Amino acid sequence: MRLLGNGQLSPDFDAECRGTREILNRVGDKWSVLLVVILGSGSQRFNELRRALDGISQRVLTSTLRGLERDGLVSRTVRPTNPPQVEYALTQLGTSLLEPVSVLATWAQGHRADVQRARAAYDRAAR
Amino acid sequence: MRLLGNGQLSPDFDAECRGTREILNRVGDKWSVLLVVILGSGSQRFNELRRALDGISQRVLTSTLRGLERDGLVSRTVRPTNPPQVEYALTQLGTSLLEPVSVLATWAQGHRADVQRARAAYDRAAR
DNA sequence: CTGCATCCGATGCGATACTG
DNA sequence: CAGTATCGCATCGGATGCAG
Repeated sequence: MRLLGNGQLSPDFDAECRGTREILNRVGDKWSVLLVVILGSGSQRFNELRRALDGISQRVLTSTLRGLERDGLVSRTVRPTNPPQVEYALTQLGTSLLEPVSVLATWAQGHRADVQRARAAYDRAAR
Repeated sequence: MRLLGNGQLSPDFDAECRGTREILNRVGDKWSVLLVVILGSGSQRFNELRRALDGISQRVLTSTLRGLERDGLVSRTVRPTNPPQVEYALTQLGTSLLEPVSVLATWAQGHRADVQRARAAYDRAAR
């Protein structure tokens, strides 16, 4: 995280950011992180995930899984049975994401009260 | 991060998540994290930030700052000069966010190549 | 300089219906 | 069971114009 002394961004910091952005987009979307966490406890099939997430639409679960798969975070293996069974699991890369995410989650849980208080104060003052 | 053995979410894990979600939303939006990082190197005024971010519209910069301020991550101090000067700075809470974020950023930079390779492979196979 | 108001296109997510 | 197709709505972010 290099910044120039004057607070401007250095040229290649900007380039790094574009890559980092993509990760933050994943982290920021509604279900990806939760999905990674759940898969962290073991591989699961499509409808197991659907039930575990409780509230996700099946269309979004599909596209979220596709996104994670495309990024190499989740693997998808089809077993040619009837009816078909599809197992989703974290890849090694996906597993390695578990730690940074949990650092952030820990921060969030540890400061949730602070944030809520700040919001309440802000909203009170705002009127 | 508690999961039941069967891979279901425990009841209050779900509750924690809603709080965590709000943080992840911040992290996920296009400019908040970058803004926090930049302010990490010292307080700055509105148009300094505008230039440092280079590409952000002023409408979005305003609303992003408001969001961060509301969450207690950033402080806003107006100096009654003419023309007005407004200084933005990280609060203590905002500063404490710097570390979890940099853990994630480090991961992102360290695995950017992996992700890009995975995407390329996926897209090649997809057709 | 530091905003707010307005418009507008792009994207995200949910609901529903249908399929191999 | 594990999807695809279609829709509609809400939110986000950019552009522009105006104001204290």
